[in-house]
Amino acid sequence: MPELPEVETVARILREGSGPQRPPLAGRVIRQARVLWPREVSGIPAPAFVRRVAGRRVAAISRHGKYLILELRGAEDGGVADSSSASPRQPLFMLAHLRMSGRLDVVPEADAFTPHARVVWLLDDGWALRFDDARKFGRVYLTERVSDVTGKLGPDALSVNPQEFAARLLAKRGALKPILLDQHFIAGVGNIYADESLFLARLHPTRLAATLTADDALRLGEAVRQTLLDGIAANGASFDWVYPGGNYQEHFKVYGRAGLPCVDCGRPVRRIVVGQRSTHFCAACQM
DNA sequence: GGGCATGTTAGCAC
DNA sequence: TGTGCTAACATGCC
Repeated sequence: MPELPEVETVARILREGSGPQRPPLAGRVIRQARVLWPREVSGIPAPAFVRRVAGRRVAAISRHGKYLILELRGAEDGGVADSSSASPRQPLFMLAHLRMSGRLDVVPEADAFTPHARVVWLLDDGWALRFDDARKFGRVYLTERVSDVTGKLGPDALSVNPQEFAARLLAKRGALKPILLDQHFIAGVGNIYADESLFLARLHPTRLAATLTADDALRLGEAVRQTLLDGIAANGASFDWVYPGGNYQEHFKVYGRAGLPCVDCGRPVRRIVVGQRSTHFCAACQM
């Protein structure tokens, strides 16, 4: 389910909770972690991962691009002491990337071990944090420096302002669609929001960045920002069996609408493949 | 059974 | 160095 608006929605739910069936994760203490699919834990052996998160409290939840960032602190305030680390007060950061089918939910401990549960963190008061991931592409990281994981990414697609976006874009040479999907350019845009942003900006997905005017580039920067904000306002999009959540899919103008009339001109939306990704656009409206 | 899928990355060619 | 293509990762739905 993972593009920036969906990940932002997950971060908000983990911070604030979502009704009595989903209390907040923020502030809770991890009693114990269980790694059910070790390949999902990256950069650290699973036993060390389990040892190092035990007794830590989730102090803050943030996001960069499509990465969720959980700040873990020693739980001196009533939690179990962290006996494995030389300096238990030093914050640790646990990052998660949902890739294609990952989900991260606080659930009752009794419901934690679903068939596709890959990592489960047992919390206080009978709750658990569950990383469920049918396709096993998702990843969980543990590090003392967030930049070890996110250092090569571009600026977060919502933090970058349209002027900065335009300047970066005008320095590129390739086609617009692959540039938007390149997480080293800006972090957070995926296939759906790339197509929707290009439609909003009236720019063709295979248009070369080098042919854009400064005004074109600025318009695309504003379109990306607006599309992501619209997605967040709808709590993200729901993706069939993978992610029931928001309702942004009801607002798609081109994505998944091949053959249907363009909402602006009525001509059929076209689907092509660009950089191995399915790409939807209106040939009359986007140039 | 074939085709498709929201993502990322290594390897390779130019 | 930048760009772009292919394959791979692994599974489930239509």
